[in-house]
Amino acid sequence: MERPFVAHTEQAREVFRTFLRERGQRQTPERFAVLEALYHTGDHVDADALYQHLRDEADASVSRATVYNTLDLLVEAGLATRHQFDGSHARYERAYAYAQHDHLICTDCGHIYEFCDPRLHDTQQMIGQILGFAVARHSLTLYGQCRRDACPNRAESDDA
Amino acid sequence: MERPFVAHTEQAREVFRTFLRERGQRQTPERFAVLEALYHTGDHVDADALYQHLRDEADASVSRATVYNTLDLLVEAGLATRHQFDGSHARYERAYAYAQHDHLICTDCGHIYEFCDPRLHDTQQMIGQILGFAVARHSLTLYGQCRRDACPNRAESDDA
DNA sequence: CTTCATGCAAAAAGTTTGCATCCTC
DNA sequence: GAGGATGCAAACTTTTTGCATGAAG
Repeated sequence: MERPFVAHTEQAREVFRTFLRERGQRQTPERFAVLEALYHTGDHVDADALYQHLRDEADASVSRATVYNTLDLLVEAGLATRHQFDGSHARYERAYAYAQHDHLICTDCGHIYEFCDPRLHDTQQMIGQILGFAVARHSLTLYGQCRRDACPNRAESDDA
Repeated sequence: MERPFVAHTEQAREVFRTFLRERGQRQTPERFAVLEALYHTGDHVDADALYQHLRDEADASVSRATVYNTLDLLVEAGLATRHQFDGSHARYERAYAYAQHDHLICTDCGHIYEFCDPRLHDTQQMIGQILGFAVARHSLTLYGQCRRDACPNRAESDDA
């Protein structure tokens, strides 16, 4: 049922190893534990969720400071993506071997869906041309109401 | 040089009046002062900037709590838009009579540009159809490097 | 054994909340 | 006059920082 991401964890670890070595930074068990935790949770998690996971479910004990520190490294290494959806705090998502995609969030239940529209790439290029920009990346999030039965506020909406 | 937004302030005030009246909420001078401050600053400002402006430049003395409270009301009234660009905190922008647009931010100098691509509406609709969503709004931000002479990091980029 | 990373706790930054006072309706 | 709104400060949440200890190279 789940996407097979286990294999990618192995490769991500390798990438991280190389990344750290090249930058002359240390390969500590804590850093790999954070990487593992992120790749294990195939979701959009915040730093605290990872901290909790590491603290409770994994045997690794990593401080919050280290979680934040390592997440920054992972983002720099291209192994994680940082999102800041509307009103909330930072959330992270594994990035190795996962194609660039965007998000669709239900304003009722908070559920996050992913999608990909190739036309966005055109938009990105075109706007860059027009405004004289070297556009490196984009962040698109759609907000709306999903139609899941499980969605808490589902019934309330008038389906006009 | 500036866009003529003064006239819109008048109309926004009227909309706010009606909004408050209909909701049985009070029309206090503080609330209108915040509206005025937001519409006066034709930019993407945070709550604190508005607070400072009200405190120093305007004669109105409004507490931070009231600024936050009123900004929420303005967003609900459709008179303001709240943004949460990448790493930073909430920023607000006046919304009355300003067409839906998106943002392009220079990762070097932080400058915010605006643009509009009608194809986004199609994307929004299409993805909504596919995923069974009633998409209400979207948030798109492009990140890249601008080519302004004033951009601090301008020279460093290799123009490959 | 040197130096960088960790952990802890305190600080910082942004936002929310509780309560007495004030002012709109 | 009654009840919502304000201001102040304290609480809260998320993230950063400083410093002593600990471990990777």
